[in-house]
Amino acid sequence: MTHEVYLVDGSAYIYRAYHAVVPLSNSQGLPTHAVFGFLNILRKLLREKKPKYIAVVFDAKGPVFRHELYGDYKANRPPMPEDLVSQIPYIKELVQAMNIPSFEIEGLEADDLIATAAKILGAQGCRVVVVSGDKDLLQLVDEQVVMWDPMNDKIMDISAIEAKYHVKPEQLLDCYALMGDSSDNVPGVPGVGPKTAEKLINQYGSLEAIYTELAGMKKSKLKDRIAENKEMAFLSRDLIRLKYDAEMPSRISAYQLLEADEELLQDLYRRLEFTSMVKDKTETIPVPREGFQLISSGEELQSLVDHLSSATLLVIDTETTSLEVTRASLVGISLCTDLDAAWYIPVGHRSEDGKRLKGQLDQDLVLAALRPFLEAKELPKLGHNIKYDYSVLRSSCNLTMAGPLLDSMIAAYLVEPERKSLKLDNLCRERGYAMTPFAQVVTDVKRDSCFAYVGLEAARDYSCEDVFGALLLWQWYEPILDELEQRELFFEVETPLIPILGEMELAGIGVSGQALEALAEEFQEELFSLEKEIYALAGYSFNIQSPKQMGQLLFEELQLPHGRKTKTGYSTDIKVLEKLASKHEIPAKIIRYRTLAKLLSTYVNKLKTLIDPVSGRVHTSFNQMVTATGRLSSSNPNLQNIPIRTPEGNRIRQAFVPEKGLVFLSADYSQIDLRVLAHYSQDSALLDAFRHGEDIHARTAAELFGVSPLLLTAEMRRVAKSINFGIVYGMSSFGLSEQLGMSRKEASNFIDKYFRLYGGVKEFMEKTVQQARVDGYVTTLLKRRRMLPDILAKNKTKREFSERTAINTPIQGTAADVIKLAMIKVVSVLREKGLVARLLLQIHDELVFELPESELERSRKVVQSAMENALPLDVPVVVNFEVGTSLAKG
DNA sequence: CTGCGATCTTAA
DNA sequence: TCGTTAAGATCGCAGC
Repeated sequence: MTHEVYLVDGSAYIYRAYHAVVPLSNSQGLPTHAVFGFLNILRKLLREKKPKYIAVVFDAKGPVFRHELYGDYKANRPPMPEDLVSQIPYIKELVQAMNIPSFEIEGLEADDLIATAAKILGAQGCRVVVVSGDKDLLQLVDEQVVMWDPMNDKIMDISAIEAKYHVKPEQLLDCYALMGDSSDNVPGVPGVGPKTAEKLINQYGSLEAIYTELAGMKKSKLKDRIAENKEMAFLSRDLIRLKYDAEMPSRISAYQLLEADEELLQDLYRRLEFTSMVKDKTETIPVPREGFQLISSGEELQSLVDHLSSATLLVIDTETTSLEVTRASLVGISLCTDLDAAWYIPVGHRSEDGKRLKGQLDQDLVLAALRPFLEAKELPKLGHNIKYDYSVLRSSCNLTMAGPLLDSMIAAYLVEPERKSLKLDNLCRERGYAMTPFAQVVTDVKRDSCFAYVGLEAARDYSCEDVFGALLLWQWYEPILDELEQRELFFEVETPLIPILGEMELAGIGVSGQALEALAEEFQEELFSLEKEIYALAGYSFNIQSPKQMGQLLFEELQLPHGRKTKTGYSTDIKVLEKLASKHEIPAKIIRYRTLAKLLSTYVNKLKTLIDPVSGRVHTSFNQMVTATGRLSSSNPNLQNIPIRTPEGNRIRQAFVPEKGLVFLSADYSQIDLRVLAHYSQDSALLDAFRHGEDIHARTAAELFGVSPLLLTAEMRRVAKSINFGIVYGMSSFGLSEQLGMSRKEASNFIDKYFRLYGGVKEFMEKTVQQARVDGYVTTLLKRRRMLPDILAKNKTKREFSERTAINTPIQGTAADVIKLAMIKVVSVLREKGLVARLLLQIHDELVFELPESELERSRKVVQSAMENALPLDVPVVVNFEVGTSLAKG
């Protein structure tokens, strides 16, 4: 069996890595990009070629024999840059930690070591792969030796060389001797380049032959040059010729790749701050399965019930046929009360042919046994993303879980909101437990990856792991909630919200498919004619939805003045198009086209597909663990960004309709962000304005412009409104000038004036940022936390972004806290009073209910009181109402 | 064909 | 280089 040996030209790749990778350094200022690039090349090699035998070789430090041969050898090379010199030791350390044999021999270059090893090993019958991009090394290629450059993934063997250079590999050396090599300052014959060298060698065969037959060559400038530079040609050859007598080991075992020293390697990665390479070093073990039990008989179920009677916490996880609640039916339930034991109760497992598997109890029987526990108001339930389990049991089992619904996923979100994944398996892995991947259990792709077709034992092991994991995480996070003073936030805000969101999602909201259909036709028709008009005006057709093609038309074909540029070309956003609208007919039409296309695809058409055919309603998902500030988000569809500002948008709102005999009641907070700001800043002018129930934008305008409120113009109010909003976002004078279309100076004057009037606000902003610098995070009134890792960054953009976030998050996040509390209070009081109003939507500062008109006044009072008193601030909290038979405004 | 970043637009 | 937080459509490129 022939061995394959890889010989890596280390020194060459150090340079290539240095130049190919953008400068990078760790927090200590140590440059690291060459190490990073080098590491990537090695990793690519190991990953793609999986070599068993390999060596990395480096140039010797001092002068080499070639310098003695020729004083000017490499004399044109600038010295190695300082920020590369400092990286060399780390590269050597890296190779060592990876346990790759490496060689460096005094007086010789890497090429010579490769040449020697290649010849020795080739002679033993090994297949040698020279890993390099340096053409000098091509002279080594023969039957046993090829060259491979991982950067462009080209393999150079004999035929590849002949195809490219039109000479045999063994003739390459003589070619190079004639050409010289400017990068190594090897002279060659002046005037001879690759093409001439190739021609000469093909004609004569070798360097020697050229000179012996020189006399017969016909007279030419070339002939003179060759004759004059005979010495240089042979010297050049000696310089380029590789040495084959380096002291390289001949035994193949000396080139064996051993297992990497992970500890050294990880330590190095940490020092260099290659975070993407740093592995979580915690060892993981499988979750112990000894305590996992299947419940398949009445006796077993009874003994489980007996056990549950003394439980103080019930951990639950449901297995179903779908991730979508509306389509999910129950397959099994797992339960536990501590980490020692867990039970899985299968109820809906099927065999391949669709038959019900034996060994399962009847679903109704199981639910009847569990119902007392699940409905018990004083017994807390815990799950990882328990809203899903709540909704499944509610919608497909007619069972409403009660009692505190605790959620380990939410606990993790509150404690570590910066985490990107809150998935059970990821969190558990960090605590030392490896969970079985879902895909490993549900393997039958044909069966739509449905859990119902998983065998009972496998299902037990998988599902019991989930309740085990949820409890493990809860035990981990619960004490941290106390440390962060988030107990109230968790128990009084986030977890009581869970069933409320579940109910809102299940309720959905009525949408008229007919209305949408009519809108779709109308929009589509106008889009067609706009399209025609635009093509006619342009003189050719193109994709209007492509900013690239549009940019080409507007700024190249039509030569219209372009505004701002983006990374990929000209900006064609609304601002740019509006500026151009006065200069040409096309931009205005494009604006109209875009507006309609957006409404049609994102809202009209999308909503049509999401209407549940049974109920005629759409069911959004309210996500509780997405945003950085504590707001909810809505998806599938997003019902928090239904258009409202334009007449067309309002027509989409008209398609949202209440059930027959009911009406919508919408309640929105008036200026909640600014009221929160007043509370936080205690600014006397702001407090005063709100306490006197004034129109805050008008009041700001009156003071800013120094006129009586009676003389205010709409324009003045608009400016003040922009500033008020901008303050909440931590904006700059530039941002304001953009927004208001005024000069930066003017904008800056307004801001200065604003801060003179509202000194407390300025103070609040400065204090907040300063505190963030000390703590590295900011919090809301209810101690919701947001980490700000970049608050002290050297990079100005990053740092300033963090500073704005530091100002905005307590305001936006506290407003989110307020409305969440309000939702909990509203729902509870409505129920108490026997009112049937259903909460359907939350749109950040607005709640939408559906209710019978007969209960309108009583319900409105309940809503108002709950919302206004949800979280008392130092200013009044005001709510405005609208009633209607659609979501349309006005 | 799929995934992903960039651009653009919708909302509060 | 410039005002926060989201979701989502579409384009166009890179990789399989």
